[in-house]
Formats: sequence, structure tokens, C-alpha cells
Amino acid sequence: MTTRTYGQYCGVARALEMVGERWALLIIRDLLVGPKRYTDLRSGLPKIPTNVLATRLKELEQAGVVVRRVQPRPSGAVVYELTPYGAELEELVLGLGRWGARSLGELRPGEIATADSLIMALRSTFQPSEAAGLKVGYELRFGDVVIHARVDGGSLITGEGPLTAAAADVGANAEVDAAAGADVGAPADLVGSPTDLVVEAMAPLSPLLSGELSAADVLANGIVRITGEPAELDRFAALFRIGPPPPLPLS
Amino acid sequence: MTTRTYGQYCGVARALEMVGERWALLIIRDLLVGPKRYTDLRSGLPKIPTNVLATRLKELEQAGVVVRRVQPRPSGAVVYELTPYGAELEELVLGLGRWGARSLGELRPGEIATADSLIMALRSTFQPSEAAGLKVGYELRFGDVVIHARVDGGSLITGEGPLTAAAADVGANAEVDAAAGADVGAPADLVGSPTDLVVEAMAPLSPLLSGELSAADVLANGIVRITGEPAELDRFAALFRIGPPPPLPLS
DNA sequence: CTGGATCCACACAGATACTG
DNA sequence: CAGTATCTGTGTGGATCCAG
Repeated sequence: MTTRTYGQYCGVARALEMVGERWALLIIRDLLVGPKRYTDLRSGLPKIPTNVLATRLKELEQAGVVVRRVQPRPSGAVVYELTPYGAELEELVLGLGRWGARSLGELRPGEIATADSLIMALRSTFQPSEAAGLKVGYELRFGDVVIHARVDGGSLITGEGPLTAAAADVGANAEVDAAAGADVGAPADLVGSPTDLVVEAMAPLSPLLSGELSAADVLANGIVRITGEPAELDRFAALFRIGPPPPLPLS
Repeated sequence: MTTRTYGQYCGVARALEMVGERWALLIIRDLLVGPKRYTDLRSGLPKIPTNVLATRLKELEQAGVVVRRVQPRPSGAVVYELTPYGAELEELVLGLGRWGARSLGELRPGEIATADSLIMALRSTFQPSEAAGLKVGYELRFGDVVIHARVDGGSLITGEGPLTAAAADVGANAEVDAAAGADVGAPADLVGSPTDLVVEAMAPLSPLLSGELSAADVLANGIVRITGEPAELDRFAALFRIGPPPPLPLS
């Protein structure tokens, strides 16, 4: 913890000293989804050595990016969450994800996708302008990783787990109480909306999310299966996309 | 160069594998100012070991972020510059700088400020909305580091050196030809504008740029000296600021 | 001079085992 | 569950050296 510095009086250098160490921004990526316990972070980042995780959390806490909070009894659980200052990194992390997603090729051997990384990928490609006056829920399955997304009037609420469990999402971006171990009752009006859809991702969603493939391509290649009519996949692809809508193909 | 990976199929992870290694984003920060030679990068990053610089440049080249270009004769110089893909990191680096600048306290012992870092700090705080219909040039002196900025109709052109040498700035963000060793003639209409100002920075500009101190505070503390009337410093502080203008003090 | 390559020492990352 | 301890590599820091 010699606090290696770059020796420059510069915002970029200072930011890198705070969040530029190995694994730090991936920890922050997961915490942007919601507060997490030490074990949650470990399972979300299977390849991080535990001592590195512990060290990073201490450094991020010292930098004022993360707070370590001990839940009141009886749970007594330790929870890490972003400070307001740390949460301001959301747009940066989303932008970094958009930029890096364009270099995502094929799934490399041994590479996994986690719930949190998929949630952030959805957030990073969400197009609020396409969501005006729209109310729809999606359930995405990536192997045995399941996440859900609810679009409601221009805002997006994401979470881990199947769509029917999404009712615990309250406020901006939830899983807060879920991570804390609380068992919140489900507001009935959010469950089982008739427009709910299930998107079954058989392979990386990235080609779809990054706009490399059209919804039709993706559907034709069996990458994603969607319940309901094919037009629903077009809507999904319009909601979660990088950049402006592609020009309509003239045919 | 074992190309350490995070083992996650995720845009953020991929981005970090490309530009997340130590020093990489500082190299990119400097290249965002303009193409640079190996020696320029070394002097802009005095604390980087030369083998690390060479390794990073190769990695960034392989990742498609940087290109190594050999100038045609007679100069034959080696120049590194960002690819279009790499240049897309500009907003990210500026945002990271804004975020990190708020943790810049006092100048720490041994810490320096370079021309490129000051140029990026200016860019990151530039408020185009304040620049409408405005045409003014600034020369900022930070010890013996001198940079200049020209504001003209909502756009900002920055470069190293005093204001009178700024005429080499052509197009979006110059020093391109200067770095390439070319000796471009100066368009006469850009030199010696009557609204040119000199801002003499006696201490870190950050408290001003980050909005922590008002222009009046900064002036009173002797941090910045400006030629002309004090009102000019207010304009400077309005042009280069983080966030919306502070509410007017009622008095 | 520029544009690196080479060498060494060591701090930090990686992996695994262990503990309150 | 929430870490700490320990060991091993390798990437980094620091210096010097070298070819065009």
C-alpha cells in the first residue's frame, strides 16, 4: 500500500490513483448495480484474489469512493456501497463499457458473463428516447444467469433474477434491500404485466447490444430467442442500442 | 506481456484490458492533445520507465488505439498518434479528469504539472454555452509551463507555448504539424487579437477550474494574475468551470 | 540526439490455505 | 461470512546501455 503515485498534479492522474488499480473499476461496476457484500463481490468477480479484493475495498474506502457499512441487528451483515462521489462514476463506467464492447469479439475460452456485467451492458445501451410512453418488462437469460429489465416511461430499472422477482426493485436502481437481506413485499401492480417478455440469450448479447447485428440477424442466427412476435425483438433492439437508429434499409 | 485478462465477457473488462494498465490512460491523455514522438511522451511523463512506455505503446498499437507512424523523409521521425477509435476516448478522459480534479488538494511534494495535463484540464472545464459570440485568447503560465487557449464562437483551440505562437493551431486540435516538425506559416488574422489576455498561474489552477474558489477568491489569494481588468478573470472563470454557474450572491 | 533494449530489485498480483 | 496469511511469479520502477 505504498500508494504509488504518478507524480502529476492532474485530475486524470489523481483519478487513476484512486480507481485505476487493477480490478478497481470492475468492483465499482458491480457496486453501481447495488450495494454488495464481500461474498457477492467475490462471486461476481470469480477471478479476483481475495486479498486483492480486500485491499481494493480498503483503498476505495480511503479514497471516499466506497463505504463499508455494517447492517443493524439482527442481520449484522457487512455491506459495501458507493458514496455519492463514487456513484458519479456511473456515466464513466457506462461509457467505458460502450467503448470496450466494440472490441468484444467471440466469447474467449474460460470467459464468463455475470449478472452485473449484463445489467451494466443493458444500462449502457438504453435509449430513453425510444422508451417514451412505453411500459414493458424483459427477462434475459444468459445460460443460467438471469436478469430482468423494466422500461417505464423513459426510465429503466434493472435487477438480477427473473422478471417476477423484479418487484423488489424500488426507486432508481434497486437490489439494495435484497442485498441487505431484507425481504420486501412485492407491489402487486408491477407483477405480471401483460407486456412482459422473455429474451433468451443463447450466446453473448454483445453483437446485438453493440449494434453490430440487427435484431433480424440476431434472431436468424439463433443468438436470442424471444417470446411473442418477432416485432418485439425489434423493439428490444431499438431500446438497447449504441448510437442513433440505423437508416431504414431500402428494398 | 502475458496479456492478463479479467475473464469476463464484458465491455468494461475488455476496455480495461486495453487501456487499464498502468500509465496507459496518461499516454492517451497526452496523445489526445496531438501526435507525439517517443521523446515527447517521455518528457510529458517524466516518471514513466522507458521500458514501460515502449511496452504500453506496443500494446496500445496492437489494441488498435494507437498507430506508430514513420514520417516521410527527410524528417524520418517516429510519431505516435491515436486512431479514430482511440480518439473516441476523449470524452472519457475528460470526464475522468473532471472527477479526479475534485480530489486534487494541495500540490504534493514532487508533483508537477505538464503542458498536456493543463491543456486537458482546460478542455475538460470548457463551457461552450458561455463562449457564444466570444472571441478571446488566453495565455496561461504555470511556472515555466506555458499554454494557450483560443475561444472563438463556441469552440476551443488549445496548444502548448505562448499565445503568439498559437497560429500553428489549425482545425480541431492542433500541434499536429508542429509535432511533425513542419514549420507552418502563421495566418496573420489570428495573431495579436486585441482581446488577448495573459493569465499567470502562480499555483495550481485546479481550485479555480474545479469551481472550489470563485474568481474573486483566486484573485485575492494571488493564485492567478490576469492582465487587464478583474472582470476579465470572471469571464475566464465562467468559460472554464465545472458544472452550471453558481447562483448569484444576493447582497 | 532519437528510439528504444537490457538488466536488476522489488512491490504487487495471483493462487491457495487458513481463521475468528 | 468476511476476511487474513503465506508463498510464488510477474509487472513495475529505476538505472544504464546501445544502435541508427
